[in-house]
Amino acid sequence: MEHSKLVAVVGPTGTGKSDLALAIAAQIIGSGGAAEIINADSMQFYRGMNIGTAKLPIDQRAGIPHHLLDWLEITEESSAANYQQAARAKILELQNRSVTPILVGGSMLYLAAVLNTFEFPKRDEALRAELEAELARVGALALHKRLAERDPVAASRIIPENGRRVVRALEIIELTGEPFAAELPEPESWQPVLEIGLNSDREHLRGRLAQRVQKMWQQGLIDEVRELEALGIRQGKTSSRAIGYAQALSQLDGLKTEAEAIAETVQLTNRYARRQMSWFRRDGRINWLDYQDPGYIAKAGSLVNSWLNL
RNA sequence: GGCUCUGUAGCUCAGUUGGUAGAGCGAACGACUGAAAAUCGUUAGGUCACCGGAUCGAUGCCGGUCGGAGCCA
Repeated sequence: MEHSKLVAVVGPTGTGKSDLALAIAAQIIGSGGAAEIINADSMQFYRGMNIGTAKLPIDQRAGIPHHLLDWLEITEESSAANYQQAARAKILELQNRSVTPILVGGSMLYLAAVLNTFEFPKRDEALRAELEAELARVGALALHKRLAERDPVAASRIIPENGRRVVRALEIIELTGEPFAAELPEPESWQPVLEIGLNSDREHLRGRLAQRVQKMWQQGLIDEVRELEALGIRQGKTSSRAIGYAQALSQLDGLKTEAEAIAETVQLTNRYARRQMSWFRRDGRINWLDYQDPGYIAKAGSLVNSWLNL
């Protein structure tokens, strides 16, 4: 069991997490162990979304099994609770075979759902739809007022303008009849985990992300999106909002020029990286490495070595 | 060359009948419990092109300089 302790590679987009995970896996295998990779990128779940999600092509996976990639159809809705179940089951399965699971990705909530001990409160589709319709009708402030009557503490922790969170809070209170904490608890590990974070200075990352987006268009993102259109990406609640895909769709609709679509995608990607960091910074378990540091792979290697006692 | 318009936050632009200025976007920071590549909040940025004049006081009025746009020749 010692040799199959959980490892996670996290950080903002475009920092090279997939490659680092591969290097870590190679090192574990080289030391006589076994390692497999589990995806924690919510958009790489989707079959057919490849170029725009920077999904590692099969021939670049060095023969190492990758799990939870391509496990959803474009029209399916993804959810952190489903992922929590699937990913934890996979982790336990690998550990039973004495394989080190390496969780890799940047989807903050999904990572937290797996790594930390928390249970999602119940959900009810019909009730949710009703509340969302009401949100559209009366606005976030009015709904927040109602939340304040039902659960003043939760209301005080949710900004009134944030309709999305207000709706979910009302849904939970309605369903459970209990107050809702509406506050993230101090992270408590579900399992012992070595978290390695990959990042660098933002200025540098911005340049890298701009290049990466350019490349996605050169590699044929538009064609990929055209194919996904036939499979129903426009109906996908989650998939159709993916950064780059939404912009490619509006380029196809003639609402944006290619240059505009690219520029907007770059901007949104940068903003995404910023938000990812604001989430990751509060996770004190993360060992941060700088991808500009020539020795970062070796450093990751020695972290893993001592973690697994190799 | 003449006439007209124009120069305000990183960008696009409001505005002040003269009392040193705002918005959207961007940026930085933050929140985050079943859509999270989502949904939101906060903050920082401006000798209001430059020089001079009248005024208690100018970004605003007058004169000039420099830049941009259009029309006429």
